[in-house]
Amino acid sequence: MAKTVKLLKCNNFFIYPKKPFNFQGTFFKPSHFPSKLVVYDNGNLIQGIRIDGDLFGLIISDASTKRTSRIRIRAYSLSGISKEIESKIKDELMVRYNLDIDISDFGKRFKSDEILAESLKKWEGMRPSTAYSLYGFLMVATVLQNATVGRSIKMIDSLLQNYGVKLVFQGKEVFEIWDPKDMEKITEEELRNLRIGYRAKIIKKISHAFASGEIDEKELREIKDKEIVAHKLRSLYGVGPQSVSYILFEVFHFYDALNYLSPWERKIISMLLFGKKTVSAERIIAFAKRRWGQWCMLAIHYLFEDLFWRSKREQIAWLEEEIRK
DNA sequence: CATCAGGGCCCTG
DNA sequence: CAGGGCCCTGAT
Repeated sequence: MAKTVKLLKCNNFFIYPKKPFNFQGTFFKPSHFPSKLVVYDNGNLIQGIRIDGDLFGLIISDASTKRTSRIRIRAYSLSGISKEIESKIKDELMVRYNLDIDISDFGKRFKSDEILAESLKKWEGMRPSTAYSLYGFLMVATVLQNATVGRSIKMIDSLLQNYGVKLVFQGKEVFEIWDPKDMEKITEEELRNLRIGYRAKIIKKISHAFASGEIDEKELREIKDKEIVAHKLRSLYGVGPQSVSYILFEVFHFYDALNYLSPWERKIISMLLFGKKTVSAERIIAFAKRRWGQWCMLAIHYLFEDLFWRSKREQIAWLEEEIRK
């Protein structure tokens, strides 16, 4: 079963994101499917991270003051961390959570937009973000395919139990995804025994692409052309338009990554924009592009996440229908 | 009990 | 470009 690593040494430091900044909205996305890779506990975001092959446990919390946006990082390790590692962790979080980007233009531009104004007021400073590495995100996207949420959770959990690392620190427990190289010696047969079906082949192939260096997250992040990134991602076996659209937005933070809407999201957004579930994806996309231009997906994201936040407090019957368990 | 679609994607024709 | 097949599950 999963290797367990206890991380006893703690280092404290801060990250300063650009303003406007919204901690909750950026670090916790209620619409996302839950996995043991991330724990949201009492305002703290708990996750693991792998830097140069070493594992760290992170407790991330809001430490903003009236004047300053600030994030506290408590980094747990085996034997303490150097300044160099500290700065690598900072850089990686800056990138994953999109913290060094100024998104004030979006807020200024649409604060009076009838559709957006309310969610903008609540969530201004929220960014598209991911707790995962690109590889981790792809693994999650793979188990999401053609399965109910319940089954997806079972699949990722059993993968983590077998190949992940359990990080234990500060009384918390969270998993970090395996290294792509670890998959090289696992057979497809063995993966299939975890009841992940045809996805075994996908995991093998994507892992190999990362292990061999054929695909590299850092390189992709340098590319500013969305279509080139999309094309490169699509060249991976088992990665189609749905996975790419999530990744372009959440991992690479292209605010206009809106070319594809899955059926369940289409219904929800249709309801949000037009008050009925029946509007086609093409019409929704055209509408959003015309209204919000280069921020079209970001705008949808604000509406979508705001809705899911509301649904945590109050029953929204029509939404419950669309969220498959 | 059987059937079916699911928070996709590949492959074929 | 449409449509069948893929693994397995839980819902019907």
